[in-house]
Amino acid sequence: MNIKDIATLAETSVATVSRVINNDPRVSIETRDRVLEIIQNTGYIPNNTGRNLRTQKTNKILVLLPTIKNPYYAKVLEGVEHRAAYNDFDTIVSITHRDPEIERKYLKLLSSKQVDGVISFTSALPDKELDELAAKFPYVQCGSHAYGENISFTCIDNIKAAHEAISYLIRVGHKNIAFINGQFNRAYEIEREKGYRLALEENSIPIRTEYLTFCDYNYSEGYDCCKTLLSLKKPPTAIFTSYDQTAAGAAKYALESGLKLGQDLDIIGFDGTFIAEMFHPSLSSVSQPGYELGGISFELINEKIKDIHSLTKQVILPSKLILRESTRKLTT
Amino acid sequence: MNIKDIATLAETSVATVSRVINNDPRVSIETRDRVLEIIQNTGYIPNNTGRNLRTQKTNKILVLLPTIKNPYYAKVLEGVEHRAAYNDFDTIVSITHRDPEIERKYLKLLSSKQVDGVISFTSALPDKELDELAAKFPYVQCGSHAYGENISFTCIDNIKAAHEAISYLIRVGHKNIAFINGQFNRAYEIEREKGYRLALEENSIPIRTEYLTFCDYNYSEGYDCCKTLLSLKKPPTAIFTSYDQTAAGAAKYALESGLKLGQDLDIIGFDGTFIAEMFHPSLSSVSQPGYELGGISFELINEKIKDIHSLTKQVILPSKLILRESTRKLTT
DNA sequence: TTGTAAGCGTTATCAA
DNA sequence: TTGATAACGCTTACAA
Repeated sequence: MNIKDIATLAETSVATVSRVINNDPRVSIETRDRVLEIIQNTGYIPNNTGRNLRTQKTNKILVLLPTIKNPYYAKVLEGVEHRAAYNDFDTIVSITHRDPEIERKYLKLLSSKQVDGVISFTSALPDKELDELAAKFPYVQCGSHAYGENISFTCIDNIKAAHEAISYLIRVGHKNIAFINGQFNRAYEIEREKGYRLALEENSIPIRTEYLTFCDYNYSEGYDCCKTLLSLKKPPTAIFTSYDQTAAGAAKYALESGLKLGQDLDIIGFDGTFIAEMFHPSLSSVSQPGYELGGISFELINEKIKDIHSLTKQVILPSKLILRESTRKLTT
Repeated sequence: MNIKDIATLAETSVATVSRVINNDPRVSIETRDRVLEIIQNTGYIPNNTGRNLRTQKTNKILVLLPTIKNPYYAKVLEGVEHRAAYNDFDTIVSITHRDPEIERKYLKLLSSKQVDGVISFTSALPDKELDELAAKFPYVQCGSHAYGENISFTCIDNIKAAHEAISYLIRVGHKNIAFINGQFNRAYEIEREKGYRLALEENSIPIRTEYLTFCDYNYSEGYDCCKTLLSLKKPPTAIFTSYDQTAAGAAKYALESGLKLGQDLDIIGFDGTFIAEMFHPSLSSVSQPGYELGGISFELINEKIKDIHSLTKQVILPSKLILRESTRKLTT
């Protein structure tokens, strides 16, 4: 069943049927109704491949996620999808598992014209490769600073966000603050470490390299990291982590060791996901405006889809430190 | 840059270039090398839309998830992707948010020939509609029983799984066992309730309707449900839930109320995700073999893609009750 | 081993 | 307002 069949049944031409399908006003009401009825009765659905080939457009965007184990992405995806749907775009999601080869495979959907644009989170590819891609195809980054002339991106100010968290810990009396960062060496991680260092320096607290640890996005690695940290000669009294799940792992180890969070040990996670809220005791966390980041990502990609030479933009949104039971209160 | 350009540059025909691209042996080594060099130099990538239109195939499967907030799906997706990649298929994921309209929109990717098949989890559409779809297009279900002549599916035996969990709770001495089920009225939920009832009946424990509660996949609803249950005149001494996240919410409320899990109250969740393991104290859970379910889903869809009239199959895999700190031990 | 040409299902141009 | 037809980029009979 194709457009030709419909044309035959409606006793008209394929051109007219196409016009009806695409709401072209240059069709008489009678013809339109006749065609629509046939379409209704036959359950005909236009073949998008044919359409895409002809129009050189797909109205689909691809969202590349490193993993779907982090619920933070759920928020962002929702933002992307809503804005995309409003603009008549379908959202397709692929998981790279942080494997550069898988990532390249999915990025071929761009170059082989099966999606109009890509929104990517923490790529595993070199900045240069991405920038070259972005020069030719609509490609934007979400949640992390991108380096390249052609890559529009939106994220929070990660330096400031980490700085705020560490400053809070210092203000409530901590001097021995450890940082469990991500281990992927992406921009957002580097910036969070900068914020960490900055806050300590501002308060003349020497930086102890044994307090700077790294681990995968994974509760059990957070658990292990915390174990290592707490068995140091001078164990930290507060831990800041780059993910809520890592914070939960660290918290679990601390609790098992008989420590009381918000008393013996303070913990602050990152992302502001349900994990931090759900944990018992609830965990403080630096919250990212995921939904908004997603929506803006779509706007950025849409601009590049309309015109690949449009201005490359950076949109920075505010983060928010949410204090819960895992950190002691500020006494005024 | 298209196949014609390459043919011109390589001083040969498009047919030959096409043969080179598709590894057709009927090309001389010299021609092949010449063409490959041009392709390399120009960075040419075949346009998949043209290819798909011609071959009437896409080598893409769509995985429809109700949400990505449940980490159980991460395991399943991994299984699907690995098997798919091995068979040269790309995996595309879309989130329905349990909205039938969104689901129908994505299912149009099937009828409009943009994907070769769909693997769906807990659809929000009527069984009949799905079965009719599955008669025409490759459509399989994962993780839940499907009703329909044409829908192959793979899942665990949900009756048995729930029965096993409840039987354990009875064996360690419980008589007042509540069940926080999902609220979507899907097959797996109905079956788990059957398993729950069966275990109680076998032990001549009367079923109290106030112990049968329902909530969304959401920790805070689990929290609220637990609150309601524990404020009953005769509060349950054990709670079984249909999701780990709901179990965590229930556990959180219990802990906040000063109850000790595995002592004052036992909790068993479902799915066997990291959430259950990560929680403090760790939560017992009925684990599903997610990775395997994913792999089998792909095999099932692949069979239907090869031949839509191939036999409709059911593949049932075993589940496993994993006991952790949230349940008391069996004293022998 | 190579090339010509038809055709996949659309949309868009042009003429009527 | 309508219709005939070229074109999108590719694969594949069929012919050479």
